[in-house]
Amino acid sequence: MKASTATLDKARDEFVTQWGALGSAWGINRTMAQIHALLMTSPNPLSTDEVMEQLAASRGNAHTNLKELVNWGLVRIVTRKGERREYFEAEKDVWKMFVTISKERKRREIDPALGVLRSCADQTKGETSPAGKAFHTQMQELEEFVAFAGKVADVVAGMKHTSALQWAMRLLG
Amino acid sequence: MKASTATLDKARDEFVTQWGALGSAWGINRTMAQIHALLMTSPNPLSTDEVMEQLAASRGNAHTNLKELVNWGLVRIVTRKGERREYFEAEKDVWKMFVTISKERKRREIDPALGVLRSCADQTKGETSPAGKAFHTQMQELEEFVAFAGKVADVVAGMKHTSALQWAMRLLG
DNA sequence: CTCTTTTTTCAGTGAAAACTGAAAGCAATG
DNA sequence: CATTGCTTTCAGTTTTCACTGAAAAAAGAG
Repeated sequence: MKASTATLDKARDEFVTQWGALGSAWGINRTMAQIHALLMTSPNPLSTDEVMEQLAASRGNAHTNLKELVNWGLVRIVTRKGERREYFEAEKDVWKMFVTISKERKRREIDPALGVLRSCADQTKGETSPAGKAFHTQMQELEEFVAFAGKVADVVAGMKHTSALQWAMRLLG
Repeated sequence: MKASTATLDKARDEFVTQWGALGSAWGINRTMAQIHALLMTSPNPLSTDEVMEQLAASRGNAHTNLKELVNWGLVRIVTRKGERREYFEAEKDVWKMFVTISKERKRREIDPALGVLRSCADQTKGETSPAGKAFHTQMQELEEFVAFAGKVADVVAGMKHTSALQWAMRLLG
């Protein structure tokens, strides 16, 4: 691997580190966010060992988080012919990334929340006391809103890059 | 406090517990999410001691998270005249909640991310190697997207409940 | 100023999550 | 079927974060 300029290395390092920190603020573990940042800015796919080396992480840690990123659909495995080793490559198109994350968060967060709210609304359908009615209404309103958020996620997920941008321009222009 | 129906208590309990669990999946600590759920479904403002009792939490824990919710703008302090003690009351309007959360997450997550991306893009403005250019472009694209997300948050924050719903209907109808 | 009630802070503890490193598993190769 | 090269798993450890409880600070009340 040829030596890159010091500035580039420094910037990339900053990106990886800070992205990791930001990831923690979301509910994402630091290593996973760092690996993602690393792959997003890598000119070529990286092997587990290269990731381990660049982040000074253990094999187990690198492996688990790489596979988790693959599960999320943000990273894919590529193999070079005649080579046994797996390499990992991140989706670099920002809009595609966004769509993938939206889908996944919907599945993991919105759908379960809807379940809870439906169940709570359901259980209190028959309440007659003011408190009971208020609770029921509150659950319904939350359910309605969360369902709406889910629909937005679906619509977004169906958008192609170009149309999405046009839509955005109309919204904000 | 008068005895409520068992069904209502059960439903409310489920809501508080599950909301706490869901909160963890977001980057929100369990107690904070639970207190929020508790206050959202409470007919009247609650004191620190009442929160402590209902969630079996320590004073420090209850206190810290109540104040954190106040910081977020999701909960306000109310005082009864002639009483020294503070009571806490959650915003119950779902749309207002959403607007508050959007604003706050923008400030805490989008703005810092923008900072990182700008810095990284800036540092690599002058890169001439293919790798350097690719990195710079990647940072720019991310920055553009995150800035867009911020604008969306601003627009949403400015919407009134009614117009927001109309907008939503047009989007999904 | 002293007593009482409530809020706030914080050092110490505990639980949960992330991480390590080594062993086990698997697939290709001769 | 033994060997090599890589992947996967997991028991044990470290790190991080939430939480406790008690002490200190603040805010009335007399």
